[in-house]
Amino acid sequence: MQVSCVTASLLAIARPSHIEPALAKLLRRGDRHDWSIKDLTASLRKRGVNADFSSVYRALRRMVAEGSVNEVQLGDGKTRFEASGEHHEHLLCEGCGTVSAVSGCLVDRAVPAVERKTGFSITGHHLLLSGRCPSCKAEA
Amino acid sequence: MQVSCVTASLLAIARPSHIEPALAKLLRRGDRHDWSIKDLTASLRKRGVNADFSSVYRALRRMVAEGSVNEVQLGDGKTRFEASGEHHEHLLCEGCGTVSAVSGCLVDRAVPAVERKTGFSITGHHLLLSGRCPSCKAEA
DNA sequence: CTGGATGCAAATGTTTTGCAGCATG
DNA sequence: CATGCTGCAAAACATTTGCATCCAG
Repeated sequence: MQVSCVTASLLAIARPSHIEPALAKLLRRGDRHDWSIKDLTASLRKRGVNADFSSVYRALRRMVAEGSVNEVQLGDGKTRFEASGEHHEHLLCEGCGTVSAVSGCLVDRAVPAVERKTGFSITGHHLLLSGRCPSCKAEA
Repeated sequence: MQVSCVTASLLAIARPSHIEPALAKLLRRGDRHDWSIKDLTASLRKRGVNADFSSVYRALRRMVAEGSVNEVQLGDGKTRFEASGEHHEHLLCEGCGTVSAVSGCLVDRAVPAVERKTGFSITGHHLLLSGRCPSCKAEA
C-alpha cells in the first residue's frame, strides 16, 4: 500500500492537473474562508481557466486528502473550502454572512481535560462562532 | 407583527400536531445527539405514530424555531437534531461514528477576548470535537 | 501506448415546496 | 367553517459517479 502510493506519486503523473495550481493560487490569497465549489469554478473561469464543476470537485478532494486544503462547514447545506495554514477558528456574522478568522486555538487548552474525562483521544475540532459583526451591530 | 404573532399563537390552533409531542418524547430521552430526519421518522413509525418525512421535517422546523430542539451538524451532508437543554459540546468518534456529549462549555471563557479583538457580539457557537473513543483506541 | 485528469451527463441523496384533504377548535 | 397539520408528489439543490476523451510522460 505504502509502496504503491510512493510508486504512484513518483511515476504515475501522466497528465498533471492545471486546475489544482489555479485553485491553490486562489485559495492562498487567504482573503476568504468560505469558498464554495461553485464560487471557485466561477472564479477560475473568470480568470480564463477552463474548469468544470466536477473537475474542481475532484481537484478539491485530492487537495483535502493531501492536506493543503481544509473543508469549512458553516451550517448551510454546502461544504466550503479554504487553504490550510495556521490554525484559526471561524466567526460568522448572522447579519451579513461574512466569515472572519480568529487566529489561534480556542479549544486546545480544554482538550486534555476532555480527554481525561471521556477517554477519547481528541484529534481535531470544528468550531464556528456566530454573532454580529461591528457594522451589523451598528445598524441595530 | 408582534400583535399578530400573539393573536396567532392564542387563537389559530386549528389542528394540533400529534407528531410534535411524539418527537419531543423521543428527543427528550437524551440518549442521542445525532437524530436525522429519517431516523426520527422511522422511529416514530416503529412506535405506531404515523408520520411522513415532510411532516417530521416541518415539525422539527417549528420546534427549532421555538427553541425546544437544536440542529446538530456533524459534517456529513445531513442536519441532525437533539433536544435542547443544558449546553454541551459534541464529540464524534472517527472510528465508530458515535456522538457523545461533553457537558459544559469549552468556549465561553474565550468569548470576551474574541469580542474585544474582533468587535463582534458573539451570540453562539457550534463546536465539534473529533477523535477516537476508548474502544476504537483499543482496536488500534 | 499508458494512466490519470477532464468535461459532460446522469445518478444519488437531502432539503424544500405545492397542493388537496382533513381534523379540530 | 376556517386554520394549519398532514401525506404525497414533485421541485430544488448539492454531491457523487460513469464514461468517453484527451494529453503529458
